[in-house]
Amino acid sequence: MTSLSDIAKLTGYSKATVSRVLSGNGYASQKACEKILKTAAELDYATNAIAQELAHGATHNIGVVLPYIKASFFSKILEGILERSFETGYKIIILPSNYNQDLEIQYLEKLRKKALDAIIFTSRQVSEETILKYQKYGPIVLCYRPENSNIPATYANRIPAYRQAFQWLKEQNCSNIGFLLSRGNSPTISTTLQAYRDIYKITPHLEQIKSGLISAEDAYRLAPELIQFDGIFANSDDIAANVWRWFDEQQLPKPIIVGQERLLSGQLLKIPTVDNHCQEVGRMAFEQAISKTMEQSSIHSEFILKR
Amino acid sequence: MTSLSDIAKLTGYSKATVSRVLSGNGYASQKACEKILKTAAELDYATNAIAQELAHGATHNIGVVLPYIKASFFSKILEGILERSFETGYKIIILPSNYNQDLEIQYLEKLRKKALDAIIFTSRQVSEETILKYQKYGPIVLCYRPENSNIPATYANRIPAYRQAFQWLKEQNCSNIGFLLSRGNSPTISTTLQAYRDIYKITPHLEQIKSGLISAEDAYRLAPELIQFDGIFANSDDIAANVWRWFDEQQLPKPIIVGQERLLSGQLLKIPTVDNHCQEVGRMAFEQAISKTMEQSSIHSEFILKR
DNA sequence: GTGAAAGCGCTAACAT
DNA sequence: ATGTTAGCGCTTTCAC
Repeated sequence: MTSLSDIAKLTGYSKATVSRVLSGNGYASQKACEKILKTAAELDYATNAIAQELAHGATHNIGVVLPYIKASFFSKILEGILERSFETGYKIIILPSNYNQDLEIQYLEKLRKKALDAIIFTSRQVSEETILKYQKYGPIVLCYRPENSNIPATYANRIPAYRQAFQWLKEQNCSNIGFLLSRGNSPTISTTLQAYRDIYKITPHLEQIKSGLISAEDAYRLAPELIQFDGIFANSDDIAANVWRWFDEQQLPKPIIVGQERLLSGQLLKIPTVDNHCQEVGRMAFEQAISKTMEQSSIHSEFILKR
Repeated sequence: MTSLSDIAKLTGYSKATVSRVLSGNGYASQKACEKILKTAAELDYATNAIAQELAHGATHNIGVVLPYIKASFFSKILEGILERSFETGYKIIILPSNYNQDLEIQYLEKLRKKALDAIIFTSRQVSEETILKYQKYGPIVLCYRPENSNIPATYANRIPAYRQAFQWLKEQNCSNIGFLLSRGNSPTISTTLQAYRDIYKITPHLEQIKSGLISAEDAYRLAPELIQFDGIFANSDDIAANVWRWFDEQQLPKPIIVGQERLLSGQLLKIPTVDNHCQEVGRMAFEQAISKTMEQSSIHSEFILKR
């Protein structure tokens, strides 16, 4: 509980001098330094981080909104963010959103209240208009491509790799492909269908699209509905693996499956995958958050056939 | 940038009254409320979280020290912590330690500087003496069993499940078992060897113990050294799975493998596992962090043979 | 080289 | 019901 002014009193110097010595900014005589440092040590003095933040007007806190931590996509982005935050001395605060819009707004409010210096959305439910409205309170960075070009973002450019994947599926003579997605309204869905159309030259039926696949268990539960397909394009290797597992347990002939994110599960089953390099996305998103640039940059995804 | 005193000036009320209205604590007339709320809205006023924290002397920040996020053990604990923090309104700050002692001390310093209300160690390199020394600055909770009973902790009681696992391995006629661990000095190591001795009635050789297994890749790299064993007791399903993968690729006869943490990888390969219920450990650890109790509690691990 | 003092923005005990 | 006032603990400008 000893504060800077305690030290000022005890040493006879002013708070200003003590502050200079303790923070290392500004001049102080050799003698002053010694005396102040000595008594600070004696009193087990520790600077109060909150007071410092208040005086500076910044927390060095960066919030990261994650719908789920379990999902590989998000945890990989988080890894990238942590890597850079660690090197730069920022603190990362996890903000679980559960895809809940109200919650996301609460988190934006934290930015407004200056509890956060910046905020990174790995996914979002709030509208872009809302984001734009909150921009004046601090940097808001997205991890997928926004419609609006005035929102800073880093995202995976998935189209080329997705096309390669579909090209390969086509070469395997898959004619009826099922798409496994996390959210019906996810921004990835249009990308996926776009790439599919580019290769297959047809628009997929609505029945081909299955959404709500977040945890591995979801995949296992949904698997029975996938018998009709001869090809599956999944949103992650873990999802893909659990579909595989169901077919395996039922001893049914398996469709050809493509996963994403290059995970262990896919490697074990030798499932082709699309690596969206999420860690790099996370790193870049972090840089944008602290540099306050309004740029949008993309990372190329990669189709990996042989594992 | 508009502050509480701006509103006080504009409405003609004092800062105190404004504070009462805005924070909802204390009395204020209907009229005062309306006027203050109205001008607050007009000015887009937002309370400053830092100032509030300073006045209260607490941040509601809880730090979680994790050597690695990728490792399932730690991420599962984190999930449990997040679940409870979310429900209680605390903010979770991720503190990556990389098993680095100096770093861990830096994090303890954050507790000392009041940047953190409490800190949870999912693993640690710092000595228990150091922990004890820092206890006066705030709650420090461990996620494994400490030697010292004055340190709050929640940990997995692994012995019974480990014994079951070794019993089973023995029944499978495994006579030369390899132990795969993350750290040579991990607290789990003695638990493991203890359970082994209980069942096999012999002390394992040093060559049976392999450490440094953290990422799945580590396991794959180390696998060639494991040919000598007819049984493997791994520190996670992911590690176990990658050992399996190497043997599979080499088309070598596989040892009998037991994993841990009940992960997808182990499920796919139908490897028996020990579920240490890490999520529950995380939940409990969090409760201890905020309740400031000095208790130590344990969660029973579970051996799962059929997957 | 050092200090006085204002400021950061909010809270809470106390008085009215 | 409302205001006064003294904190919370540090930073920083501007004199001396």
